[in-house]
Amino acid sequence: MVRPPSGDKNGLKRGTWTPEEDGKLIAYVTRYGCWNWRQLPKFAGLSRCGKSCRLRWMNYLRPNIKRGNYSREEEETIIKLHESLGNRWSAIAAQLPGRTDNEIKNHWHTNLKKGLKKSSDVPRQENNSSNNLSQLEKIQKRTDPNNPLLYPTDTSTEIIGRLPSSDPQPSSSRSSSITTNTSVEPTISMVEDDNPTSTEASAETSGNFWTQPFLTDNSYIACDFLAPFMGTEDLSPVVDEFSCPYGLFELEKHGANDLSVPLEKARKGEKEPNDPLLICTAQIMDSSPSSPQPSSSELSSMTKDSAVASSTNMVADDIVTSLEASAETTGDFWTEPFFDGNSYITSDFLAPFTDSEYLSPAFDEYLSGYGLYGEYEGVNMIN
DNA sequence: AATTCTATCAACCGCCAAGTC
DNA sequence: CGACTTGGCGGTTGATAGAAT
Repeated sequence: MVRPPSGDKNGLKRGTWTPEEDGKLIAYVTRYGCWNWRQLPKFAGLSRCGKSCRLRWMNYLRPNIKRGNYSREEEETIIKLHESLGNRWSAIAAQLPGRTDNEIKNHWHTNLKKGLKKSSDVPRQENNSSNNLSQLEKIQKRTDPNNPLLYPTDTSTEIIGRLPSSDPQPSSSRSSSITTNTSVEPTISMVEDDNPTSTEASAETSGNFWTQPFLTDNSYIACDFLAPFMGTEDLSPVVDEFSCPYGLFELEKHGANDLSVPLEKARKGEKEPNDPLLICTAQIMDSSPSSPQPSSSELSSMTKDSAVASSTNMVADDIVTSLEASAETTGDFWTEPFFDGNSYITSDFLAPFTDSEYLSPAFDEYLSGYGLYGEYEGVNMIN
């Protein structure tokens, strides 16, 4: 089912992604964003081509991806859209939040197409809803989310790689107490979609990695998830920013601060060896070329304009206001110092960047031009 | 128990469009 | 305007788990 690592091509690794590689990619993209897929593997410390990184992120690692367990509504939508759109999988995927074109394509070829073919092969057979329903039920039975073989309950293992889990599951008592106490409330109320679908709701209760609230005793998930922010940044606005897309807010209130302890233990080798992902993550963070920055020569070749230009390429046009354009023309935008009391400068200073891009190398370079390094917290506060 | 067949899906490949130089 | 780069898309492959023989 999974391709093993195959031969190198031009010195680039191919085949199945390892947990270490996933960790590096997650750590880098969540911190710096995907500012250039081709360059990204170099800075992320990956021996992969940019295309492979992009694919891995888009189809597997990025937040809010639903896996398996297609609802009846989703399958009906796919069938309906395929009738009108044909094999335009990305267009179909656009109508199904959380589903990737690749996964929909696979699901179509492996499940839905056969079902449709069968029903068209037997035209006399009543093509009514109950018939379709049984087909769908058959499919859903095959993709039973409770089937541990198909969908391990520890979905973090799947997201991060496919390490044989040593069972660092959240205890059921803990889970139930968490899900029934108030700590869940802000998470649910603050996620982008205020009306999560039944599938999402079920994913939450079934322990979906991306929607599950932090559990203090779930060091396996949490430490890895927080790996890019270990240390003092745990409680910074950056972590909030990082956690927002995952539906996770106000981490400090849910014990996120406790998480540095087990990771620190793993770093020191104090953690039991039966927690492979935790140790692996510690290694990734320690060996930290996982997030290397451009070299000084590379930085010097990257002018402020080009850095910002590359960033603005990623920004929606409507964000660039006439005010900014005017500021750019006059030059004030680039030369004014960056200080707390100057709200015009601060908002416009930050305007070329979206929230996620505050963590990009381009933004680091942008700040460094003003002698500002690692001022994310300050930037966020001022902004 | 061993072998063969089938289903699954992550990953790769080649092509294309848009943007940049 | 053409060459080049980059991101995105759809078709296809191939290893493996599980089912069937």
